[in-house]
Amino acid sequence: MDLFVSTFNNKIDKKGRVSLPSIFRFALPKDYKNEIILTKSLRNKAIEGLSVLRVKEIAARINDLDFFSDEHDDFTTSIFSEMLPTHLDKEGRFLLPEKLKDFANIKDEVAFIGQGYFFQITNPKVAIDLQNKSRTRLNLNKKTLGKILRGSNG
Amino acid sequence: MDLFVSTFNNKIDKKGRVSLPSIFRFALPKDYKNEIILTKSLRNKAIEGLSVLRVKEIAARINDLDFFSDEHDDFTTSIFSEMLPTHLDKEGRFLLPEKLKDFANIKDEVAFIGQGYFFQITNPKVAIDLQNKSRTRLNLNKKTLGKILRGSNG
DNA sequence: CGATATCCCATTGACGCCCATCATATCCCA
DNA sequence: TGGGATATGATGGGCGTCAATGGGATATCG
Repeated sequence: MDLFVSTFNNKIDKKGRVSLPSIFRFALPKDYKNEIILTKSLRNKAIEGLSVLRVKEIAARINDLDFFSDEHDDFTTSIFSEMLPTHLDKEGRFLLPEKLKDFANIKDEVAFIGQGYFFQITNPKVAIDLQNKSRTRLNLNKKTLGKILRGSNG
Repeated sequence: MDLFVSTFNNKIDKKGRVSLPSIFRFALPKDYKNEIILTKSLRNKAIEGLSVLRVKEIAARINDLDFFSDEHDDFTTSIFSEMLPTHLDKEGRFLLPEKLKDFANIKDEVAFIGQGYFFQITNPKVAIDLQNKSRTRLNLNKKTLGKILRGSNG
C-alpha cells in the first residue's frame, strides 16, 4: 500500500539516526525510495515527513500562483526554506536534525504516525495525546465521518 | 531533487568566496551546473540566485506580457539589467560581488534560503526574520495554504 | 604589471556506507 | 502443533568519503 498508515515507536541512536518503519519505506514512491523530506508542522509541535513526489506536487501548485505576487514569496519562503531533505541509509535510517528535535521536543525516542499521504514524527507521549484529541473531535462529528467511511450516499 | 530547499549558513573567506551548498549545486540543471545568476531582490534586502534555465523561463513569462506596456518595460529593465551571471569554481564556490554584499548587508557569513525554483542569499539574521514574517502572513491565508498543501479541493 | 579570479592541494569534521548483532516474526516439516 | 530454521527489522559502531573551508600558486585581464 502506498499510504503511510499505523503508528510505530523507534529509538534514536547515539549518532542521531532513526529507522523509518519498514512499511513506511515501502510506501515511498519507487523512484525516490531513499529520500524523505522533513518539515515543521504548521499546526502542531510535530515534524512532518513527505515523499519527494509529494513535494514536487506542492511545488507545481505554488508555481501556478502569480509569479510576482507577495503570496508567491510567502509560500516559497515558509515552505521550501524550512524543508530538510534527508536520505535513508541501506538500513532505512535517517538523521533527525537537532533543530527539528528541539522543535518537536524529541529526545531519544520518536513516534511515527501515519497520516495517509504523509506522516508525522513526534515525541511518543505527544503521539498518544494527538490521537486522543483527534478521536474526540471526530466523535463530535460523526455525521461527516459516516459519509467518508460509507460513501457519499451515507 | 531539482528544487532549492532548506536553509544553510556558509562563511565568506578572505578572497570573497562562498560555497554554494552541495544540495543546491545538485539542484542546478545538468547543462548549467557551473553557472548561477545573481540579482537583487525586488522585495527585500536580499540577493536572489537563479539557474540559467529559470532565467530563461522568466524571460518567456515576461515576453508574454504586452510588449508596449509599462509593465513590460519595468520588468525587462529592473530584472534583466541587474542580473550578474557568476560561475562556480571546482569546489562549488563563487565570488559574491561587493555591490551585492552591500545591498544585502552581508559581511562574512551568509544564509542560503531555498525557495523552490530559486534561492535567496541574505545576512543570516535577516534570514530568520524573513522566515518568521512569511510564516505569520501565511497563517492569515489558510484557504490558499490548504489548496497548496493538500490539492485543488481546498 | 597589478589586481582579480581560477586552479590545485590540504585540513577537518560530519555523514554515508558497510558489516555485525539481536530480537521478532514467519515458515516449514515432522 | 511444537520447535528449529530462516528472513527481516531495528539497532550499534568502525571507517572511508565528501562538503566546507583555508591558502599558495598560477592564469587572465585591463
